[in-house]
Amino acid sequence: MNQATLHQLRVFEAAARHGSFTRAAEELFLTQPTVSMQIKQLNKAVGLPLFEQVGKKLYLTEAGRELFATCKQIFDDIAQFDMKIADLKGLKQGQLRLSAITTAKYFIPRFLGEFCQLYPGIDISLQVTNHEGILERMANNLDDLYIMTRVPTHMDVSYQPFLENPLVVLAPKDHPLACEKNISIQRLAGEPFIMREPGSNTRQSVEKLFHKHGVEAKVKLELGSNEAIKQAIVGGLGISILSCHTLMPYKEDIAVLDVENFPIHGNWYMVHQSSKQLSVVASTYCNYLLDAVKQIEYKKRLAELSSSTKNVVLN
Amino acid sequence: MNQATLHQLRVFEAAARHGSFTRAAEELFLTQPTVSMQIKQLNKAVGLPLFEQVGKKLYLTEAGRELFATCKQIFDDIAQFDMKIADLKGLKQGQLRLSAITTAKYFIPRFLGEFCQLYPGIDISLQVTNHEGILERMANNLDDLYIMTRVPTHMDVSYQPFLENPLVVLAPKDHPLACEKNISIQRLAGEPFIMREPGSNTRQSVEKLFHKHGVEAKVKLELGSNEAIKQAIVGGLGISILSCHTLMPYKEDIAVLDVENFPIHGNWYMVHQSSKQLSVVASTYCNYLLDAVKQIEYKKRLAELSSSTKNVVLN
DNA sequence: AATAATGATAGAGTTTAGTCTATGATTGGG
DNA sequence: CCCAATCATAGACTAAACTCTATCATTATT
Repeated sequence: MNQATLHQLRVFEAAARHGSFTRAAEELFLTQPTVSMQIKQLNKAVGLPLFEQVGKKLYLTEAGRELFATCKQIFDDIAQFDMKIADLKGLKQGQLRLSAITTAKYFIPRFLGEFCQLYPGIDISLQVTNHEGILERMANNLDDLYIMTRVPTHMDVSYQPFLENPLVVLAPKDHPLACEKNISIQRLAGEPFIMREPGSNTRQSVEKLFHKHGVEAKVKLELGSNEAIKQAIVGGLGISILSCHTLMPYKEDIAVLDVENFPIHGNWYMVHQSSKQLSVVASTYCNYLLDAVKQIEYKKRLAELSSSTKNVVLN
Repeated sequence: MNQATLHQLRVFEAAARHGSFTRAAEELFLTQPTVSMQIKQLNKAVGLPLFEQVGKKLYLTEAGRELFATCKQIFDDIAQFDMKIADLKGLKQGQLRLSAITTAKYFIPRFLGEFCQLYPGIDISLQVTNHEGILERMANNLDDLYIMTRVPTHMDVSYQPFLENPLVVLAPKDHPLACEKNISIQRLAGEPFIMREPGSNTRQSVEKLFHKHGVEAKVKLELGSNEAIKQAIVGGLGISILSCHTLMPYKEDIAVLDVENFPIHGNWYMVHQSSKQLSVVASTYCNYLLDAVKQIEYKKRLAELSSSTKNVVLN
């Protein structure tokens, strides 16, 4: 039955349900001959009679009963599909695929959790890789949205900064420079540096800044993970420069040095291919993220304000 | 998506499967713009984009994936339906609803069993009721085929005799008439008769014959079941007239009297409403039944022939 | 930069699916 | 027997579904 129409099936279904062409015609706002016609064509398409008429009454033949069942299945499939689409439009369902550069793992989960609660029907996946991995995923269109600190230049992408990403100089608490103020950048040249692999985001930013000031860092140790670097700092193997987001659980052991030209003002960007139109879910997440960050910054300022006020009062 | 066409779904499915409009067009022997068009219309019908194009490559959106799944379901439903129709046409599947008058239960099962084995996919139901019950079922179009001994006259039916139904006079083996030959019908008048309820098929036939010969039967006992009647005969309560098909397990206790004008030559008929076209299954069963009966009669004649030959040899 | 491949768009033509009105044929009920 | 109801059929019209050719835009490859 390859030439049958969904419309014909709908007409047939109504006729079968009512056991009457006239009733079906009324329900569908058609005339009775129209219904007759449609069913005649269906008959031809199926190759077997669908109804049998005994006296005034209509009965479904076996073929008719089968078709009736098939109709119900098909309309059910369609109804379910329509529901899913409605959910997608209404954000009750869907998926959001994110890729983020490694450092993002320190703050992204908090924004994911909240979003999850807001839209419980949305499945979120977060891939964490390095910069190159992100580029590759982007090339293969594997995700909806990419979160990174450096916007790729050789691709046509749309991007938007949403959070500051200050890079700071870190040293062990007992480091001689730890209590100094306004350290000149040149003084860092003598320090043993611990760094991520060449090509890493942070390293590129740092090298750019050092180059600008004619300083060359003495890289004593190269490590593939920010966690390892922090352990190394605590262990006294050297100093390093990292996103201050990575610092949190180490505040007691690691000091932020007050070096001139620091912190380097980086940004976190939401990026996606400009040729690709963001899905409803993805663009909703973008807006949410911008909003959430603003709210957090607002709270932080409030807190600072109140603590300074306290100080005033105390003085 | 109420305005979508099955055709559009087919086009979409091919495009989604190939990930290319051009490939889909080739498969369906269409041009590429046609495919573009169809999918554009589907897009509109769904209300969300189905594909996203990143560079040269096509990807399904979430809505597209849902539609793809729905397509597969629908086409699967249709394929299964087509299979069932093919089976129906090829008698690999279907149902045969029979109603038979009570006496038929002595011989019908044997013809059902054989037919069952021939067409294992056909489900058979056999309703056994009295004549009136059959008429009622017929009026409500509950069955495909009716098996009875008297063709209804007030309905427009098609019918065909397929088996003889001789009515014979039965008496206990030790009955005085049991060994007589060519008993005149008048001599039955004195005998106590056991009969089915008035209106029963057999009784009507018998009364018609008796009336013709001016004989009145003395009905001593009226019983609602043939089995009960036979028990009563064995018990010596009287004689009766029954279809010889009912006799089988009683051959040792019951004698068939050789009365003039007996056996009454009745027939079994296959009946159906002439307004209703027989289903493929039903008409196949009709043919089978005619054929099976012929074969049985042929074998019987063969057997008789060989036994008479034996007698000749023995003499 | 040239080329090949892919999808989009426009415009026009054809088919056919869908619809109606009017009428005929059956059938069941009063 | 007539009337009302139901489905079938015929004929004509309309809308739209479907298709094509020709051309353009974009992109990836060489």
